[in-house]
Amino acid sequence: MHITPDRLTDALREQGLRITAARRAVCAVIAARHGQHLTAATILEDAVTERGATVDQSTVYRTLDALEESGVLVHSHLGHGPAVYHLATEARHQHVVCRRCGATEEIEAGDVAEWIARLRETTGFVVDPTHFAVTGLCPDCANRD
Amino acid sequence: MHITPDRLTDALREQGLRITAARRAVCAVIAARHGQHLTAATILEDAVTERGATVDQSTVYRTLDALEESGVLVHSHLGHGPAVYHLATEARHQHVVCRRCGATEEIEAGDVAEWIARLRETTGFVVDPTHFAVTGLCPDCANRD
DNA sequence: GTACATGCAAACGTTTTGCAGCGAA
DNA sequence: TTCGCTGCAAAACGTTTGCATGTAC
Repeated sequence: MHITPDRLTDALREQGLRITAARRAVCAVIAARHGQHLTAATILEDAVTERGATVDQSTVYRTLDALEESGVLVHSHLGHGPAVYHLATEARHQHVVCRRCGATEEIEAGDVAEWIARLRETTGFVVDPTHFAVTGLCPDCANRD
Repeated sequence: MHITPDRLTDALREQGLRITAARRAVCAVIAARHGQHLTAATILEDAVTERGATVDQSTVYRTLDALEESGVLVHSHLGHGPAVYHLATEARHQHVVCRRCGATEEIEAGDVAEWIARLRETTGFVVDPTHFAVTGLCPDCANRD
């Protein structure tokens, strides 16, 4: 389940993009933190403080866009805060967020597959349920009512 | 399926809140446009241009918050734009939005009920699937691939 | 050498907040 | 009379954009 920074920079190269110090730093952070919920701000901070890179937030966003375009990266929205980025290989999960305490659970996208299939039949919509989280109450908060 | 402005102002009164010209205007707009997807900006504009009220955006937001607190109003997020507000009585639908062309479909929340029930069993999460839209491709855009 | 990518700064769109004065109860 | 509500202005937030400079190829 590991990924190397090179895998990411290669994805950019395959798009005909240039490999710069800033892009290398962003890719390195993403590879190092694979499996985590990364925000653009986190990636920027890591690149600057942990890798001593000189990167601007605009460059981070542009690089993240490029990686998404390559198909190796994906982002989703957990709520009202910033978007979170994951490797596409880890994107098979659906986020459920507690609206009261903010707890986040990851559930297998497979659980939703049936609903998606039915939706496709009845409406023709082909749905990606992982892009936006689903809100609700976590077990603790639900029992507190 | 009609609602009167008074029903809304009453909800505010029951919370011990004062009924002001601004709040009356906001409630009137919401009642008049029931069934539609209202953004804070639309409500503000309607209140000002169609009802000649002097209302500020901050007051609109504060009033919408109060109405949500009363339980008569609800908002959801269709995508990256502004939140949309509906009467709580109309909140039983799930939004599906096309990520390519922006088309929005409303589907019955009942279709998702099975998934919600299973989610509750397996994780304990009690989910409100209507707060965030689900993104995907509409039939037209899906066929264009 | 020539695109393309960068840092910087400023703008964006939506929502929130601080504050002095007004007005519903 | 009191305290809640208001308009105004400014800030907050995450994100995007315009532009002159820099650099990978």
